[in-house]
Amino acid sequence: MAEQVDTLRRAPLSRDRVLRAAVALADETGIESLSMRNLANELGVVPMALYKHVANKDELLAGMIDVIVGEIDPLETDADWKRAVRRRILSAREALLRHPWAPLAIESRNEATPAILDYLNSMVGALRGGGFSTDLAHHVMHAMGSRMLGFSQELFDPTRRAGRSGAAEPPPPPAAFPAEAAAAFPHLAAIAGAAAHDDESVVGPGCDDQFEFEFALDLLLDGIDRLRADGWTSRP
Amino acid sequence: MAEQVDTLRRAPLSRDRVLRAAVALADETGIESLSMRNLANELGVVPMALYKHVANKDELLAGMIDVIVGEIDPLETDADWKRAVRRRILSAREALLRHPWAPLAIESRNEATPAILDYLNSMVGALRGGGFSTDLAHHVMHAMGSRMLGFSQELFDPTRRAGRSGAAEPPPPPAAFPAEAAAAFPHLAAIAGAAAHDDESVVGPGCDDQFEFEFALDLLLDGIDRLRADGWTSRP
DNA sequence: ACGGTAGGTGTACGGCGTACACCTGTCAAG
DNA sequence: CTTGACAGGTGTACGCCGTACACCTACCGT
Repeated sequence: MAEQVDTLRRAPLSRDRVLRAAVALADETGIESLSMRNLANELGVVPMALYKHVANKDELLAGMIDVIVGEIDPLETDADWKRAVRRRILSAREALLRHPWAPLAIESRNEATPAILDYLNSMVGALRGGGFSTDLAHHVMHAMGSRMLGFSQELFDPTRRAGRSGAAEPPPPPAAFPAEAAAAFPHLAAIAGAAAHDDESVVGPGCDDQFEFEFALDLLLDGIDRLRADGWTSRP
Repeated sequence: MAEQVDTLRRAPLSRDRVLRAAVALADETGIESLSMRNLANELGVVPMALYKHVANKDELLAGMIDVIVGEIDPLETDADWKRAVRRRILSAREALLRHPWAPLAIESRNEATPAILDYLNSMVGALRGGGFSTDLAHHVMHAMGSRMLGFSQELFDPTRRAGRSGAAEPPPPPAAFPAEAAAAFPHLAAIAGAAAHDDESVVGPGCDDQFEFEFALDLLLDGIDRLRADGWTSRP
């Protein structure tokens, strides 16, 4: 009878509920500890029940990615191409910052999901509408690369990646440059912060990731705009 | 006795031999099917024997990455910064093209390996030597992002990724744009090839990845050079 | 002669994705 | 009102994974 109550009380599963629960679980505990068993447990269900709603784990991941891509603001059509593209890319970045596991999940798939293709397609459309030739638009898409999807690399600041939104974030407080490494890689140390002016803690304030992202984005957009304005036509 | 012969005949294991075998195996069968068991089997050894030479699988992966990074040509010191950086990045790209699993392996680690830090450190050194301020060098490193390590994104051309250097490469021949997708994503289809002029095979010649990589690289390097020449100092 | 040690072995455990047979509640057709 | 198909949750089981731990063995310096 208790079983009946449990069964009845719990909202019925659905593909959508499975995907949302998976995204939430990955946000909380990191993608590497998202298993079919954990997810099923979270939903109060037996692992195999999930397979009635997703074909396998790979398809689950694809669905999760599409949930995130769905959070990206649609393209504005009234503004000029540069403004519209810039805003949309920053919106994509915001979406991905909410789900730190997403970049890796996207990159480790070998097939783009429909939602991603749709996103990229509309981006090309914005470029074409802004006067870009098919060829130039093509090269621009490659040049923007993953930046188009809102993520740059955080090579220096390898926090995050896992999620763990919970309690203590700074157990390895800045942790990035442990002073022995500073000696071995002086240029990186200099870059990692104001450094050196204080021989106690070598670690500076780290980087302003948002600034770095926009710096690179604008560098690319300005260079791209120059090509377009110069009437770039074919491989020079 | 046969066991003795086997034991004696086989070259003794070493960390180096383990790492090289792992790289070779990943090249051949793809990183996702590289397991401690497979690798041990390849070396004619029992799985646990590997743990006398690498601490665990994560450290194995780190070692494999360092093997690849070690294949990158050293930085030339005589040439001007732009030329030196460009050549080195293209050398990094060549190294990574030989090991298609490497980008994902690098990105999925949460700590950079010493060899990668060394590589990046020397790259910053080249910039500083070329007259870049610490700040500008910092931003430039972020702007170059993963391109610094020689890989761009192959979002449109999701072949590779696995390796399988063996026999038939074109079982899914071009496979990229299956004509139904072309209707849904017309801009991408236009970009993916000459397209449309022939209603039979929608797929064009695909992209020249090397050209795309250098296009983006030079776009960035030129933009960066302009900033440097303009005496870029701080956040504008 | 002998103890230490480096390096290969065997067994075992817990976790993973998922194939497959099964049960159960719902609902439309007869 | 019966029936039977079907959607959806269950239970068991298999083969793979990384790796802890105890062991054995050949070699080496003393």
